[in-house]
Amino acid sequence: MVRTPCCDKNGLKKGPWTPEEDRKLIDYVTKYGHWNWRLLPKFAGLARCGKSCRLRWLNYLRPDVKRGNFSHEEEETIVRLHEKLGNRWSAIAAELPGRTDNEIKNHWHTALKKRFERKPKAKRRTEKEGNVVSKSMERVVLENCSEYAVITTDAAAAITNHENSVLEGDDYGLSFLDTYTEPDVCANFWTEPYLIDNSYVPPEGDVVELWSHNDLYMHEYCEGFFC
DNA sequence: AATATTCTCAACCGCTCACGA
DNA sequence: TTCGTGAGCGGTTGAGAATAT
Repeated sequence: MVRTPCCDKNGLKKGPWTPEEDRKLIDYVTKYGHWNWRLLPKFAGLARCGKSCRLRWLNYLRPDVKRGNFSHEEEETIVRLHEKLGNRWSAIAAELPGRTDNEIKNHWHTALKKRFERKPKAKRRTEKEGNVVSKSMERVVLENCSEYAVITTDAAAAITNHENSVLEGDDYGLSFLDTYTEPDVCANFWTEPYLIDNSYVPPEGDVVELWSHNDLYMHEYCEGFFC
């Protein structure tokens, strides 16, 4: 199958759109719709390929597109769906009204990936090992990190279930999300994201309060999902 | 203040899919 | 069934902004 070039390489503009070009595209699509993206630029008086026009309209010019920072709820949704669907950005975008696949993809690569992509294989120090912090809290030691994070026992249990589920290949390990509810302790997670349990008094010489990148990630991974 | 490095995000590229002739 | 075409998707790029040194 021979592919026709998406645009005539001679004379078609590339690069950033000017306000004038935006205006022409908006005017045309508003009046006549996008009945054929390939032919549209010709009728709209634009020296652009149809593909470029389509992208510009869908990602920036259409009236229902939402701009600005992602809310925490949106970020949670993206992470959850990415776990489930992988890099199917358009499918993820379908769950976030007003957000485009391109925007979500960019946000993932620039912000969320760093926080959520490395799945923690948490090794827990259990009560048996004499390292329980308090009745309701449990310390978690990340495999690749010498410092500790403090999370709730329930959250730790949820992660265990998650890991087991992943190993068993069921439901991408996300089934626990449906049933798990975190106590109020994390209600203010997004506003006070790195709050540490002050009730915990570390043993002398212990290393606890160093919230490394991994710790922060762990904290967000554990609690960000469940709030 | 100047320069280097890193980050962000708009836009492009190339591929696949769906559909019609 | 095969081929041509348009639309859509995901990966990648690169310019400008922000931050670090």
